[in-house]
Amino acid sequence: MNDQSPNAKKRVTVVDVARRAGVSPGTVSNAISGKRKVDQETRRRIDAAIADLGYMPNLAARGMRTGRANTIAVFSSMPTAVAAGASKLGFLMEVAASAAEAALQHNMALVLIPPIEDPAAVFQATPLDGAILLEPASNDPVLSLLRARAVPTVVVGDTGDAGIPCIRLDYRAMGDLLIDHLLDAGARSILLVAGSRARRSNETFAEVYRARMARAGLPVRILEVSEINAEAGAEAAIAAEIVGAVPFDGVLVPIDAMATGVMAALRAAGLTVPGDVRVVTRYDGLRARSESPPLTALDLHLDAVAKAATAELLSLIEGSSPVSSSLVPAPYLRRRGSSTVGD
Amino acid sequence: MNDQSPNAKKRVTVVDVARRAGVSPGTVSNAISGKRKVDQETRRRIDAAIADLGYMPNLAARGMRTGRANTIAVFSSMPTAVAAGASKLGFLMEVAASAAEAALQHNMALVLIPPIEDPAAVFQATPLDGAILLEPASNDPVLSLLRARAVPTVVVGDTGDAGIPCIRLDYRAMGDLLIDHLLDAGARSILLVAGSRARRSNETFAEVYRARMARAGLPVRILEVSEINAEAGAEAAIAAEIVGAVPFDGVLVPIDAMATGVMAALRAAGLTVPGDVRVVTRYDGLRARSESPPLTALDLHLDAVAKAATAELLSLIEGSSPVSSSLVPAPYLRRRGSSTVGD
DNA sequence: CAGTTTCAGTAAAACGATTTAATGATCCAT
DNA sequence: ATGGATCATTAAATCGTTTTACTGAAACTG
Repeated sequence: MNDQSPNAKKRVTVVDVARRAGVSPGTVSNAISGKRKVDQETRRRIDAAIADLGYMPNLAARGMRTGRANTIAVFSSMPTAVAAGASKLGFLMEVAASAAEAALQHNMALVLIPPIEDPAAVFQATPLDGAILLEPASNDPVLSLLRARAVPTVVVGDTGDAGIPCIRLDYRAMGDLLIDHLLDAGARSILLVAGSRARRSNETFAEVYRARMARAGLPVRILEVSEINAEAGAEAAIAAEIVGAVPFDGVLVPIDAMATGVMAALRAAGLTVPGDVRVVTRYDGLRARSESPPLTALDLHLDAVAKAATAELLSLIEGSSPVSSSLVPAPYLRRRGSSTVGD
Repeated sequence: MNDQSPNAKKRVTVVDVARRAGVSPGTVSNAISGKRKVDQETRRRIDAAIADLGYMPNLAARGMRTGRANTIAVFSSMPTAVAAGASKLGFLMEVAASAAEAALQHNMALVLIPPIEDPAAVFQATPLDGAILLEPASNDPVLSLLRARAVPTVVVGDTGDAGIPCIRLDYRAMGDLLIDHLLDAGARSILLVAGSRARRSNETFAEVYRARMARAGLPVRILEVSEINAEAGAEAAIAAEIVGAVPFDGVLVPIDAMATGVMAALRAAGLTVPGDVRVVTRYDGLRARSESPPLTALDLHLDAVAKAATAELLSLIEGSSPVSSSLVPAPYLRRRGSSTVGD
């Protein structure tokens, strides 16, 4: 419905251009795509004809013939509750924005797939050349879906599976950075509030946390919270912990939605932050920044991550290069009021 | 590239399904689309064949035949500097997220068009059934582009032109709310820091501001700042104003990137917020929330706006309903530290 | 019962590009 | 001058759907 008005003349096609330039449609196609050589002079005439007639290629027709859609998608795998609400603008959107820009530079469009119940529905709507998948869980249904349909996919995060192209997020470094900081800030009894779903980030954070606590001779206290209804779950868990006999003075809560819940529970109990308890989270998004005090968090350089993922995906689609294990900048600690008094 | 492996059998097509179900391709098409009646029993056989063969329609082929792409786009019209940087997650992303969700429920995909130099490039990449355009300027090039290509378009914001379907943002109400609040907070010498580009929001804010100041018998002081390099521009403008003889105690700065600049200038001059100066902005995004103190701003109900815009656009594409002038909830004031001490 | 409507289905014609195989030129080296 | 190469071009096939125009058969109608 892109072009014709009710009383419309027919769409301008490659045939019209060919006629006007005095060549065959095939030659026009070659001139446009540059796939074969066409004579200087001929090309000039074709360009003129295109300009005169205002020709615009029909992308659907091209796509049908070439099998390419010029489209990639960004999927979020997180359950709705985590990604939605006030921070619908989270991780997904930040990555999507940069990826869209990068994609457009290669004449590709980026379609946005927010968390939905039935990801398969996407294939009813739009053809895809490839997909970027954010932080899939262990047996992520979206990942299965993409593999089943043989859609070239780049994962952002970390999969156990080495067979899947991946822009690696260094969860270990993140954990170290945040725990170091909590210790520096004087915390000596540190809680980890972790998502219960099998997901690489959850596992690695727990691992690092255990190791660091062991090394420092501090107790390990992990609260597992379901990622569905993350905020309320975390709030309840912390509330219960406060009632318990053993006090704590630091909380590492990687998932920002849970951090909101943690802060609410602390406030409700009359505990001060960072006085009584220091709190740190992972993703420096809307939630982290709009807490009071704002939460210490990590700059994950998501724009660089997104660009790397896009580049990787495009080369994967072209089929050419095997895979460059692109390096992205290390996470950087953003100190904020939730864990520091000075600055 | 959606399906075939190197040693691949050919794609399963509607012809294969037809053969297996013992009918003609046309009937299969009718069964799938529901456009014509097909017998109960026949439909059953077709469904079975589809399931057995794992048939998935080729969307490019369908699109070529029907002229529909099942795709809509969200365009941001703002100059890069405003929408990019730390708040790439702004307005655009918030609207896009909700619109994507709404679109998918109608089997439409949403492609994301971040601000780019050459918006026309989009048409090299993907066909569009329609577009949502955010807050276009007066002679917005993107809007011209969309009209020239006869792409059904819904504007979010306000155009002078009544001929264009529009989800109206009530700039007047926004201005009133913010100015009321500044007055309530005791401000008596209020600056307006406004974008210089001809844009409905800029004009209306200025209009409301003038009217309110006149009514209250207060002086009108408008600083016009270019939207290119908004942050630094606003900072410089405020710095200059501070040096000037006439003090001020309130700033209305609708564009959030400029608000960041304003805050920086105030900080640099040693003025306290909200003690010496109250500051309010319009869009309650990342920037507003991560200032210190966080900025009083408006909840614009962008999710509702996005859903309304999507619905409007879809009906516009269907061609059926003329246009429902959908109503969106009124803006709501979010009081924060930049203008209030109590709460 | 002849005449009209429905009904369910079919065969074939689009849709608009790209790609394949074939065709003359033109050029080069023997 | 003959037999290749190389070059620019073309005619025709092709991609996988949807849609159009037709067709019998069955079901009404009066």
